[in-house]
Amino acid sequence: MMESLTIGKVAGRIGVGIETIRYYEHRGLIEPPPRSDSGYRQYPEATVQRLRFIRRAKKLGFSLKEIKELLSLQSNPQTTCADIQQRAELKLADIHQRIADLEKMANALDTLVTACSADATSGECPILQALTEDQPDTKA
Amino acid sequence: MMESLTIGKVAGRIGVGIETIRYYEHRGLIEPPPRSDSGYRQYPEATVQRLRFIRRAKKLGFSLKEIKELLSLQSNPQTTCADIQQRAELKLADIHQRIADLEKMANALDTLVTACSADATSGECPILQALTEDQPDTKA
DNA sequence: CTTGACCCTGTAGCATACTACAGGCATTAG
DNA sequence: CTAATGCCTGTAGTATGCTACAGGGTCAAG
Repeated sequence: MMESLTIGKVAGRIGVGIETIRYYEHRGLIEPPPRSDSGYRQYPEATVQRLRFIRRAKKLGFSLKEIKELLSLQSNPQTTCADIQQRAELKLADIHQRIADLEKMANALDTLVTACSADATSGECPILQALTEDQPDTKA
Repeated sequence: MMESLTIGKVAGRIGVGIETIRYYEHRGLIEPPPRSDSGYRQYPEATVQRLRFIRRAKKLGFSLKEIKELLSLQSNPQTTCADIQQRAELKLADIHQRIADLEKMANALDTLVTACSADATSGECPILQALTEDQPDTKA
């Protein structure tokens, strides 16, 4: 009969590959589920919830390692909302930093692209010159 | 005597580890330099220039693979400035996309952080609730 | 009962950019 | 001369998040 949730059904429901689920188990993000007589994983609904949690947290930019921490905070009754908020704020700061770094790159690159006039040969290209010349970097 | 540039001197001048330089050679970003009788790499100044090029391009967000392409474009007299400009524009678009993705994350996370009041227990935390609940994702 | 789809374990590979050994000469400072 | 760096090769490890086998057992449909 096998009415319970096999790994394939769970994977289909969440929208990930079965290897991903096994990988999460291996990484300790989800509990090893009970097994059928033949050794098939039989997932409870709770695991589906947990997997959704993981996927959403990933979309918010958390790494698997961070998500694991989040999950252990979640299951700890001692945890306050402030604890969670703190993690989220750290991650937010991290994302803002990454944005700032990328914007620095974008600005520098944009300047070079703009300086570039189409008909010059590579020897005269301002982009290549900027990359080659001895001028000090703008201390990025 | 060994007045020429050993790998260590080059590394020190550029500010990278010697392993990085050997790695770049392995990846084909720099030419294998001539060797001393004892097998030491002896770098010409041109390699130092090239390494600077590589480092600057990296700061602009180019991958080593892309930098390799840039370098081969550079040494090809057929290359026009427009060719280079095109690469730069593609990279710029790529960076803008990454920024947009991160900003999406930041906005979502910011909403959650703001919703979070400090005194609640983890069971009541809006962040955890948002991650756990069955609500459809905002189709990120 | 057979066939195909599904599941199992364990290992290896992908992409990125290094970094760290191990084991062994070469060079140089004192 | 000796000891401490420095350099050599080649392989393997780090971090991230999967993905892809290989080789084999299990389950459900016809």
